[in-house]
Amino acid sequence: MSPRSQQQFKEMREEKMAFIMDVALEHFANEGYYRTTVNHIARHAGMSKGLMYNYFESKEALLKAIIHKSVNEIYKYLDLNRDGYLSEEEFEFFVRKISVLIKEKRYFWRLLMQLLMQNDVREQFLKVYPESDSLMHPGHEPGDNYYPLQMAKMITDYFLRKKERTGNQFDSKREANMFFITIVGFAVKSIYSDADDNEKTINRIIDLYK
Amino acid sequence: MSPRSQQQFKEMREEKMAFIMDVALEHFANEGYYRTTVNHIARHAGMSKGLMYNYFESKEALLKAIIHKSVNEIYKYLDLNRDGYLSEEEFEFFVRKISVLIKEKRYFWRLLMQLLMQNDVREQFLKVYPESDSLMHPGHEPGDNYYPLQMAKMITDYFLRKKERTGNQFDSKREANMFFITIVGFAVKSIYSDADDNEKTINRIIDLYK
Amino acid sequence: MSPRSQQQFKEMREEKMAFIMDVALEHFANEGYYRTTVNHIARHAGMSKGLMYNYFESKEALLKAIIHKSVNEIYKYLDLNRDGYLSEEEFEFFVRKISVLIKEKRYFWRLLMQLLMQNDVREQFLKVYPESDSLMHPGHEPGDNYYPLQMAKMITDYFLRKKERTGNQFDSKREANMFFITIVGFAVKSIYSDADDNEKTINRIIDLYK
Amino acid sequence: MSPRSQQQFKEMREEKMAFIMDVALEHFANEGYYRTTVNHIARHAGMSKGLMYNYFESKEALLKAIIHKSVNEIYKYLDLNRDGYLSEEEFEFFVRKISVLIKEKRYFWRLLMQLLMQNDVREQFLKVYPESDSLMHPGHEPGDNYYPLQMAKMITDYFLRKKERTGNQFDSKREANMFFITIVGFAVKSIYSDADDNEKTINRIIDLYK
DNA sequence: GATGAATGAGTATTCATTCAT
DNA sequence: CATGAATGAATACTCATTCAT
Repeated sequence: MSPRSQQQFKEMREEKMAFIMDVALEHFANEGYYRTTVNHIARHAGMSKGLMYNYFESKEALLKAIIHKSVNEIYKYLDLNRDGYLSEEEFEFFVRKISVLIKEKRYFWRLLMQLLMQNDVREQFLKVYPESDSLMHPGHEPGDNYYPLQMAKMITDYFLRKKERTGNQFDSKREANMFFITIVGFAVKSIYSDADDNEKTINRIIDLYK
Repeated sequence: MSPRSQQQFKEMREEKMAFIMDVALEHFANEGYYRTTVNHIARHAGMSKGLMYNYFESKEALLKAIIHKSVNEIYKYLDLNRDGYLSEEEFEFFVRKISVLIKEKRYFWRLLMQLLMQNDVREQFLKVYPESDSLMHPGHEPGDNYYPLQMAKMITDYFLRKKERTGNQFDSKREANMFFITIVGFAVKSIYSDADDNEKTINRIIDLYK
Repeated sequence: MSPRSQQQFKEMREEKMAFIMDVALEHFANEGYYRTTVNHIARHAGMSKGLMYNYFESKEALLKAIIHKSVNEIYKYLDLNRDGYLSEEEFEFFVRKISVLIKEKRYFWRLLMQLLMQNDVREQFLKVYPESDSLMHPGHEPGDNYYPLQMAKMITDYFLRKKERTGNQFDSKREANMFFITIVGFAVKSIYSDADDNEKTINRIIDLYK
Repeated sequence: MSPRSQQQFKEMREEKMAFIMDVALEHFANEGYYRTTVNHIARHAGMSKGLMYNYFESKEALLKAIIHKSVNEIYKYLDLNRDGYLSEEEFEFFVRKISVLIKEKRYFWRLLMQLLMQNDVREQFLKVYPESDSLMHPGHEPGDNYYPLQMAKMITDYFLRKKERTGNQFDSKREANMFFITIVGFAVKSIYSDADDNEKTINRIIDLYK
């Protein structure tokens, strides 16, 4: 009634939504989106189906909310909205951050992998988050600043500058690409196992690409 | 007397099964196993649902047949049943083979990725193909010959020998691991796009790890 | 071509049909008509489905042929087409015959029981073999000769005459009824188990009702 | 808060389940289990297919629930958990009870007969209700008390005692058997028709075997 | 807000029957 | 005569979503 309780209601609602999303994500990741039933999520979230539909208007809306939230968290975490310039130190810092991110968002990455392997889902996803794709297709030329401060560009630029540092025989595009696939491979492996040698691997990646 | 010989029937049957498996794999990979309906597969294979069940006793049996066949083809293609020893030349050859394999079995890899991300499916898979996992968990010590001539071991051994060639500061386990994740990342990327720079990437991988 | 071979063909055909019917009856009885597939029967009869349809135009036709044949055999075996009069000796003989009949046609009785329990099947059956029902509904008055020489009547008459022999307090209708249900109960039991004491039971039945 | 209490939900659920079971039993008995479709049951119960699966997880589960419930009701009705001793008066009472039971559970007996004629179903049934079989295979020796207070034993014992009353020429095993098959025959007949002479028949049975 | 009963469109699967060879 | 490939209608079962309470 009072503005205070309105606010409180809103917060409670958001907390509950976040909780549902966490529960759902775990099941989507472990059992797959299509095999996970709404009933199952509701039961594990300790509520009825009906109530779940009070928070999310459909199973798909729930999925989208999860993706949206996770992508946002990732973007925020990576703190891309800066000058788009990576110094060598920042590069190392950036890679270590990614490593932490992969570990902490493991369920989300699992889910995302499953979904992105599917052509139509992937197309849908790229419409909403076009920049994400460029993670795997670097190679924008300098001057191409459609998503100017985005990750892909930052990385590409980093390797362009590295070329200048290192001299001619260095192929910056290829190195950016190599770096990306190494990160992807590292991610896939980490998604499963908390291997204690992940630290060593990250050090080596930095060693190779910094 | 019989209008068609047993042999003829058998051959026709096998051809048709292979055809169905191809059609199904494409749809499983593109739309996901759970979203692909048996109806859909049948229609695209130009036959009735009923007939499909003449060839495969269930949707799951079809999936398993596809996986089985693909894994076998991969194993055969990689020709692992040799001495388990990789010379430097063989290593390069091996990497190039893998690259071709990824390109040609693209649909299968897509499907496999989706499935293996799901915990229970993955456990099921590992029961049937235990050695496959070791691809991503190298690090067997010399003398550990549980899957003596398998890929993981071959690779690990290769890097052990490389250590001898290169001297102390070389961490063979870590390098085997790095090599693996690079290959995995390369695979994930290739699964999508026939980028013309895959060749360059492979050359660089050989350059780095041979 | 020649009349002789025509004849031979016909005989072979009939033998084959009888064989199929035997195989089918066994499965119908053991697994139920609806659960037994045409495929199953064909396979167990050592032939293809297609060929079975050469002999019987449908699964139902096969069932009907089996019932028809079995009923005929039973009627023939019981040799009802006589004077409709049962002496005491003939009564005993008749009961012993029934006992043998139950044992030898066990599968058929099993099948029949299953089917007759179903209302619509039963009605269908009664249209085709109206007299069979009277087995369980004796009580036709003398003079009622709708199925004059049939079993039910023979039995009823037997107990009517027995009343005359025995005196007033004997209720012939009730005794005919008692005799019938005893036979039915005996049948149900025999259908399952070849108990060695069946002989004893039959003796006792004769003892009680002769 | 909840518009309906847990208790209310539970009661409604149980009522509805009982109702579905009644409807289903009628159809299973009249048309046979395999020919009765879930759709058909649902329509006659005035609900959607989907809802039926809310109550029973499968058609087979529904069948099992029906059997379970009916068997329990029968056992309860027959009140076997007493001293296992039948006086002459109790014997008469017992037989009359059975007669009522048969009339009231007609549908169930019809269904059971159909099912038990099928070998595999019967085996399954005997695993769950082993004692039921002994109804038709009396003849346990005194001292054999595997199902000590069960019906079969009670009956057998009754006839053993009757032998003592009556003298040597009386074969107690055979008489128990005769009694059983008479009851079975009576049951089979009653299952169909409410003949008004059932009362007379029961009187005669008591007369003969008490 | 909260529940779970209820729906119905959809999905895998079965099987009698037909038919080209 | 003989085969089994092929069909399609039917059937059990699932599940996202709605709704009365």
